[in-house]
Amino acid sequence: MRFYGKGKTQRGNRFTPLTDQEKPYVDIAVTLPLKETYSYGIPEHLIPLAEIGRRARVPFRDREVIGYILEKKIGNQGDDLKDILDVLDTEPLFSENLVSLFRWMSDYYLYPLGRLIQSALPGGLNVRPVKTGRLTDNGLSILENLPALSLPAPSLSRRSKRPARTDERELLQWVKTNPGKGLSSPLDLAYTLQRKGWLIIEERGRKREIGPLMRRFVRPKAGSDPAVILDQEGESFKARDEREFLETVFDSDGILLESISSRFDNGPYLINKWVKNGVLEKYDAPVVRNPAGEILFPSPIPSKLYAQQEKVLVEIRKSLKRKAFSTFLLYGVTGSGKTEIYYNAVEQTLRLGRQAILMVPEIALAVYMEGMFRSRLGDRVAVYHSGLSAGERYDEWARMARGDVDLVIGARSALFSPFQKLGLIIVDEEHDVSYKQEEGGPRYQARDAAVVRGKLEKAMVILGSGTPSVQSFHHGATGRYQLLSMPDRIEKRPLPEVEIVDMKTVSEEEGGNGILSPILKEALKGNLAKGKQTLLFLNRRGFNRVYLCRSCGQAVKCKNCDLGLTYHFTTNRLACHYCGFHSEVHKTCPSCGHADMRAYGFGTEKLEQEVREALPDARIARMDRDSTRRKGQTFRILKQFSDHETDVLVGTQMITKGYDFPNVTLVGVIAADFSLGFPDFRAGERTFQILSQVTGRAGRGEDKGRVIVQTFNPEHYAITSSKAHDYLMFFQKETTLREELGYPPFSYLACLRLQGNSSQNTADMAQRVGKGIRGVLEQWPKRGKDVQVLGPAEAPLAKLRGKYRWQILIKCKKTGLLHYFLKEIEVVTRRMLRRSGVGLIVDIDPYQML
DNA sequence: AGCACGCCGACT
DNA sequence: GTCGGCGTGCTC
Repeated sequence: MRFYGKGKTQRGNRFTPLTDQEKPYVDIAVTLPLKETYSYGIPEHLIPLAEIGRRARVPFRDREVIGYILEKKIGNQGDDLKDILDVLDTEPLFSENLVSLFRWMSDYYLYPLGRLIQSALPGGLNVRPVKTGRLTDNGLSILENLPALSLPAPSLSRRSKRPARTDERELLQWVKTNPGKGLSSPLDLAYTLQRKGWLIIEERGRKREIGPLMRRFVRPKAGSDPAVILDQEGESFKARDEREFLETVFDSDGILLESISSRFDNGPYLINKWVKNGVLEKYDAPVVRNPAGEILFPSPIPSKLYAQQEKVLVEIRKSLKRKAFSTFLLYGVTGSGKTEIYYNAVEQTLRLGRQAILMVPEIALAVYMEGMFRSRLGDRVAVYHSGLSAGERYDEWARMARGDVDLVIGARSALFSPFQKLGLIIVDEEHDVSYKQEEGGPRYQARDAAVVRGKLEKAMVILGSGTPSVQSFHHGATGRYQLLSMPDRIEKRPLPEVEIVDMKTVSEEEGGNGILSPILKEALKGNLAKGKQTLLFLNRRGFNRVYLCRSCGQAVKCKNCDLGLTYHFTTNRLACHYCGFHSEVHKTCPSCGHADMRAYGFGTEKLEQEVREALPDARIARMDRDSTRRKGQTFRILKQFSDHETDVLVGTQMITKGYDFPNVTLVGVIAADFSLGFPDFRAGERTFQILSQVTGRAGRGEDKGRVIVQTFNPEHYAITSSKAHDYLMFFQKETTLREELGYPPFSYLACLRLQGNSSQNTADMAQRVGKGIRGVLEQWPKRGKDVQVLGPAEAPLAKLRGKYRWQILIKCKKTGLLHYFLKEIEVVTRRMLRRSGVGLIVDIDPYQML
């Protein structure tokens, strides 16, 4: 195995005499999976246009690709270079400071620079070319004469209706019968045929529509008189709400189809009926954004500042004035007034002539914050999140780039806002896992990248949370971040009392498969009788299973990782999803010896059913991903609960977010163990966060709240410390454990995921890659022992969307060393995987290793 | 990614 | 002999 150097292409190491005609040239990141940037000359007429942040069309080998101009230089190498063909934008899409961020991210997250920029910019300006084939006359005659030779039955892929790997004749036939349709990769065969002169491959730009977000509406048709219709029909409406339905539509100047449809039980039927008989009509119209509501229930924010807020603001103001980089961790329990801090910090930033980004973990929160900031700052506020259409995103981006915006509120991608004078980045709910991009594209942690951007822009960064991530609080404790605390709830409302129910002591008959304990059942009844509302939280809706001992409550754990083993149906075995360790199913508990092992599994639906049985008279609703799939359902369920049309709301994570329901006096947590048993070293952290959040939902009104937590692990520190509302206690215990086991923040992780269509092939490649990586490690002079390679192991979700998945985990105490190692093995690994049909995804600082 | 170049086995 | 398989290198 060779020791690979930096791999940088050296330029300018050759002596060339200076000429008096030094020409400008540009460095460009092309939108191909390539690490390096490339330099291009600029034809005379494009010189004024070729500026940093614009896109350019460039020749690349024998192709043409789009790239981003990252640097404009003056030099004399102009003659060696190809020239750019065109500049695509009249305004820059990003500034020089962002180039540094892009470079850092590309390097840190091992993601091709051009692709990274592409994913950071608003979609819609990415025109993806589609390859189509056209038969030549030659090809046509070949097709006629080519015998239906050599091949078995044709195997056109049924799903895509595109040729899969296929024979020449088959491909020609397909092209003939599907003129203008896109060819699927791999294109080897098509290129071979092109070389033979039978086929011509053409590229066609497929423009994605950029325009306002269009939605379907319903309105009375011109000429139909509401009074007449309503009179005529009299009381004879068949459907119960028919009159109300018609009146609603007549009263509006057109109403959103999905909203009226979901408001009435038989909405779709009524709409169709009245459209058919010509009274109503459907039409399309542009909407501002995310129409179905997502309007939450913003509680008014007091303008008066409390002492703890003043204290924090003094620090923040002082730091803002310095206009230098600094990172603050704002630790403030729910209801301590963080939003007001954000507002004041933003205001101060604007007064200093700089701009601000406010990042929030989800769209609903963005909408909430927007309302609040817009009412105070006017229209120099932009929102930026995936709820906007491509066109709206582009518009907002352009406004920011033009300098028409001072504050942007948005999700992850708002991090890339093209501000010129960025002074402040706020990351609200910084512990939220949604800041980590987990699907497709670069897998970056937006909160961490925000700190880097702050550094590059000499801006201030505020990370805010009521339950800070262990990582951030660790940085706070070690002085890397400045820690600001707001320990009190504003109105000094007491935190609710938390009772723990030890489910080990609840017999199976009483506990109904461990779903509802008698105590919780009684509490539910009592609360209903008092006319109060209840939230029941269960963090699961599906198939997962924990394998644990009913006698001592221990989940079976992996020897190497101290993490819960997961029961696998197919193999009937227990496996560790980190290191590949696996064992037979234990008949007896490894820690206490009792033969009382069971796999548990139930979700919100079963819980809902059980609550209905226990409380036959209560109005019960369920909110999880299944019940909110239809648009507007989330809003509807929350609205009904808010209006007290529902007594009990059963749900997953979704119900734990910061909604304010003053009439909720009871919160039940059904199985705190579910999040504990997750095969993830952050299981404890996540459990603590969820419990703290859901606990905060109780007793937000006049009456004191009560929280009942059911668990098989009543003594687990994540549960006891959330019962005590004691973050520090949790943090100390958690960091002690992480340090012992060598997990972040005391080490750095990277996950290499290998996935392919063939089970055997993927497994083989994973083994080979594992060997290869270990080989590299052994060659390492002395630091080899600082890096640990775990796996390859089959991924917990061993097959996902038809792909078989394996993973290799790499662990290292120093981030620099880890990256040095990763870069080295990436080269080796990609080489090994080339053309193997197995893909590689590198995930740095992984969260979900599923 | 996508393409050329170059080195090996099995066929007109 | 050559066609076409795949491992390797390269794209300003």
